[in-house]
Amino acid sequence: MPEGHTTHALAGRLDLAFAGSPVGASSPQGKFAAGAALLDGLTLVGASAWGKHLFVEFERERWLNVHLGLIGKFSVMRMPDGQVPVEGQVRLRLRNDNWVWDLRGPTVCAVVTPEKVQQIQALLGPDPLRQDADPDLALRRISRSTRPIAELLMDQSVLAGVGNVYRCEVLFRHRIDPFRLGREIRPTTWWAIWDDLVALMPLGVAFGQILTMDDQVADAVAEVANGSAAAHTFERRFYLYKRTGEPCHMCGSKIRTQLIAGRNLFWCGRCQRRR
DNA sequence: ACAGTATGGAGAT
DNA sequence: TCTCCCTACTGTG
Repeated sequence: MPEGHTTHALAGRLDLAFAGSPVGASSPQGKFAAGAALLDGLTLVGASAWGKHLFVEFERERWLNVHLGLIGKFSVMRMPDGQVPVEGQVRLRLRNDNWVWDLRGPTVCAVVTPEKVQQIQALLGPDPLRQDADPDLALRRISRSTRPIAELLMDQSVLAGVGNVYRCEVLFRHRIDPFRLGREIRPTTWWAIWDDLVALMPLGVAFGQILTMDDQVADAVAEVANGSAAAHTFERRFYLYKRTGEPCHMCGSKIRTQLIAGRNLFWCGRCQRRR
């Protein structure tokens, strides 16, 4: 389930599991053997995320950069002494006395220099989950663009961390026509989208799942306020995502779908007319 | 059991 | 624009 909420949650958990002490690194699959050897035994300084990119800093200015892509996944096991048999294609295994983290199927897994980290981050747009994010940067790109807003929201150089689910759902939440061009989007509309993502995505991090429907969002917010987050899973449902042909939550007309740049866009042609 | 699909994006062509 | 990554879940038989 890799949109930005996933990488941010992973960064936090990596810190808790490994930061401050040496980490064993290996590549059972062999494909990352050279990279793992560069990290093996080094102390992990800290982990962070920018959009869907995960950055893990080790000693000696060595950074691990992971991008899960569509099918990549970390399986996290709390196991003493790393006594976990390798199953399937494990690109990278990180371990210490308490934890085994197996990475499978990532799009990117590389050891990079601090300069390269800067370079990658410089190509990413603002991330609603980062304190240092500057949404003006995204607005400038959007308001100059002749590409549809649905496409811009998925462009990681415009806005980092949003994927197909948040994209579809946030456009619906604000009744925005997904085909409206960037330059037709009113600044106030962009601020509404941004503020909404800033509110929604931390819930995704806290609960480990994307929450966009108002009733669930309200419950999640209340639970966070109570300090009782994360022990709870919500029923997996959305306004639009993967609900082609079903009646729209608001107006009852059929939810539509269309392939845009290789990805399925879901929207309500009747509710979403704003710009 | 088996086929189809996907909450991305890199690299080849 | 196509293929790969090669997991995990869903729907069909």
